[in-house]
Amino acid sequence: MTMTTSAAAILAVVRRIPAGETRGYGEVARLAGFPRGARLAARVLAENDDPDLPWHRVLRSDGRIALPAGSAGFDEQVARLRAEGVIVEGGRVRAARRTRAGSLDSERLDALLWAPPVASRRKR
DNA sequence: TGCCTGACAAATA
DNA sequence: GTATTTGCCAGGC
Repeated sequence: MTMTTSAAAILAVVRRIPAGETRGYGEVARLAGFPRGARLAARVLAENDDPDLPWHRVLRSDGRIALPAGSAGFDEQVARLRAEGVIVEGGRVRAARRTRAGSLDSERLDALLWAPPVASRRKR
């Protein structure tokens, strides 16, 4: 199989997500070194084969479950999140400290912890 | 080699 | 609040 370095970087970032917290695909990708690799992160998680990987902590930027409601993956993700204390309501995640784009506090903390190559915010 | 697709993000209407 | 469009990366055909 093709284990690319980008995939490894993304997996490493996902593994670093603290229990009880959630992150967005875009954020994970950015921390892995891919400012525009949100879809790449999604692909990596879809192809992942590690049971220890906290893939359920990765959500969309809206804070919603990326998988289709009713799917096995969706149900499993919701169950895991709830097991960690995350409140899930109708496919939406209500994390106590959901890192949203805009709150630089947690983002700065991550930068200090992982020292990502993000020096400036994206301009888009 | 080139186009399409995908567990996406962000802006716009 | 939802629907649409554009951009990014990697894999499949």
